[in-house]
Amino acid sequence: MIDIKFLRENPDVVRASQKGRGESVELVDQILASDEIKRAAVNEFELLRQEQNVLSKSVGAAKGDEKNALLANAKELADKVKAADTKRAELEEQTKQLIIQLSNLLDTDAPIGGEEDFVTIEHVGTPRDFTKDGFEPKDHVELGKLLGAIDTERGAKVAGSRSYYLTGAGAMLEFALVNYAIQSALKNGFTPVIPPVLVNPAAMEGTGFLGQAAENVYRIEKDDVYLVGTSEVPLAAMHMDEILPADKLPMRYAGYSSCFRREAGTYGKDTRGIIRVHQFDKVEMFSFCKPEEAKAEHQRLLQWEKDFLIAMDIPFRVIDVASGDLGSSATRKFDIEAWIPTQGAYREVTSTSNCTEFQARRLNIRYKDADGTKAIATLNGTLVAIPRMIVAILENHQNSDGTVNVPAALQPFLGTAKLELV
RNA sequence: GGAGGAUUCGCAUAGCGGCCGAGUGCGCACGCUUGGAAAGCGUGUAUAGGGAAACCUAUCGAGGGUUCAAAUCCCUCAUCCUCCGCCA
Repeated sequence: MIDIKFLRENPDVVRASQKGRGESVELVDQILASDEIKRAAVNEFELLRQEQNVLSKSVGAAKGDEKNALLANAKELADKVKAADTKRAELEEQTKQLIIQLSNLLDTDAPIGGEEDFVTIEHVGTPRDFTKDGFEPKDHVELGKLLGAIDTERGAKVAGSRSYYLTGAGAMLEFALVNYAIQSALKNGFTPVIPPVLVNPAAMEGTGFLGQAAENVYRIEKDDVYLVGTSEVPLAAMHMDEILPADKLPMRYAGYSSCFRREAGTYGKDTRGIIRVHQFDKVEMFSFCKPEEAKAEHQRLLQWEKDFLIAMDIPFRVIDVASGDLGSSATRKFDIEAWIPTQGAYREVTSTSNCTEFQARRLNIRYKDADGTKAIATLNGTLVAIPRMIVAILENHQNSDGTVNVPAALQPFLGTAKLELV
């Protein structure tokens, strides 16, 4: 949620931001208009209420005829107050519904444009030359079968499309990746968290996943709860309606959870393998920090993501995601894309967003220092999303016979330097 | 799933129609006292909106209702605790 005061004072900045995202500019003017009549209604209500409070007090003190006379007045006034209150509530709700549609302000450094207009910031590592190695790389589905690591056929049989089993080496890879991730996160000052994945509407709404993103969310209608698509949701909502002490900031959480995504509208995409699935596990980094620290924290999250890929010895590039492709909460977003040999392309494996105070304002999370209470900033970043990381590891580190070399960093957790055929 | 109890200012509580935005204790902050500290004493100590300020308005789990007036009465919901049942 955008700060309404900021919007009143800087409507042009907000208009420019909406334009950059390819979203409604008129919305800004609708909000300003609605806000103005709302404020008038609030004022009217408050004046009437004040009058009523005074009158009520005098009723209490009065006796006999005097009291009866005052009561007649008070009754009439009570009706007026009620009417004014109803009007005020309606206008407040209307204004809120409009404001909530507004996306976060773009970072002025974010590239403008659509999905294709990202800016590549850097390349790290060099894609392996399989021709030089003398063999044609197998894709992760084939490798997964040879290693007894991934079973998409039975996944489909039991749970439908985009479902899979991780078995044997596949399951062990997940445990190793998670353990390595949590160990790194601990070193970087994160508190490890296993959050609820079934959350209430307030948590989902507050984190901004019931807007445009709603159709990708699983809902359990009978109990009015949602399955989260990322632990960002329970991690952000963890401090909903709280005021955090400034000296505890930044507060960093590393959440490990299953993530559920309907993947509506992606029918043609990535139908093979486990790049795009309905359920996967992920270790997510989440930070609460002072707004003035947010940019630097964003860079730190990005660095930790890069460190992970480097430790996995996987070539990747970092892209600065363009305005039209940002989530509504993000002011700026960096994706890390790993090289996938059989696709001859870089594919997103992690992503980090700076949500500044936008998400915190919706969730009513603030911090307090000597100067008072202020909105806090929130940021999130993927440390490791298991299936995509498994894809990257298998494909990049495969040998001609289908065995796979384990990155040195994972070896202690996996207990082997090589995944063998079954 | 059934029965009962609870939810008030950081914590613990008081309040059960107007004197209550709300008392007390603890905690915390500042000051006095002290050689220093403890104790003691004094002052202050929620959030949001409006206003230059004085101050006004809202909030006593959430929402609705009764009333001139609700922390206080009624209804619905949520959460927590205790007991019973059921299950791992």
